[in-house]
Amino acid sequence: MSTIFGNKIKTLREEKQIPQRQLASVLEIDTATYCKIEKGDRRAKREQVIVLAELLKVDSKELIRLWSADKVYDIIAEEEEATQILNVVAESIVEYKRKTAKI
Amino acid sequence: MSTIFGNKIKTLREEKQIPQRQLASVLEIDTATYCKIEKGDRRAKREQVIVLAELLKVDSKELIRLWSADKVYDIIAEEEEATQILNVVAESIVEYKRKTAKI
DNA sequence: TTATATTTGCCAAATAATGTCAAGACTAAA
DNA sequence: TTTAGTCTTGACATTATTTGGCAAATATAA
Repeated sequence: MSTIFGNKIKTLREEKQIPQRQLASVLEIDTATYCKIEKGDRRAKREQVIVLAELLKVDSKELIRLWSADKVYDIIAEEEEATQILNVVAESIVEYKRKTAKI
Repeated sequence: MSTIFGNKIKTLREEKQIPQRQLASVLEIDTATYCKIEKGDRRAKREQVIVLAELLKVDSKELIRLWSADKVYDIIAEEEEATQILNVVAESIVEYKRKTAKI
């Protein structure tokens, strides 16, 4: 699994010298589970990302962005034309915005 | 669920005037299931996409691209910063390529 | 060593996805 | 309006995937 998010929170945690145990406790999960989240073996839940942003004192939007990026990355990494896929999606978003703007 | 892929195969199928029943039969699924795939209520399996490309006589890469795009779209559509998420992913891909190129 | 922190493997529980059946809706022809 | 064919929907069972915890293993420090 992708580790864009995991690496980020690991770096932030180490900078602040907080043990995994402490974050895990606030999230009410096992340290093993927390460890897996950092390693990319488990996906954090969305609410957990928000809590982590508070604990690590970073913009939750940024963490959500990285957390989402991991999910997307895992889908397209296996595909040959990863970049083109992103283009298709980007176009669809533009298209969607164009349509809803008319309402 | 997103319908980038579903709309595409529906259009192709209608152009060729093939009933759902027929495609469903080749894919060995219920017509109800096939219908849902077109409607975006169910996701086709990867192998099914390949078979569909043959039946509808289009480049399988194109269909896989749209099929993947649906999956990505569903993940980021719920998020505020959808476009920025795509940027993060795109950068990660570039980064990955840069690293592996050195091997 | 001893204590603390992190990591891994394995299993059970929870969650999500897929497919089918049965019934309903729509369309076009008779 | 009936009939036949196609398409669609909802509810449900089945299957697959994801998640979390425990226990044990491995690091890291003191």
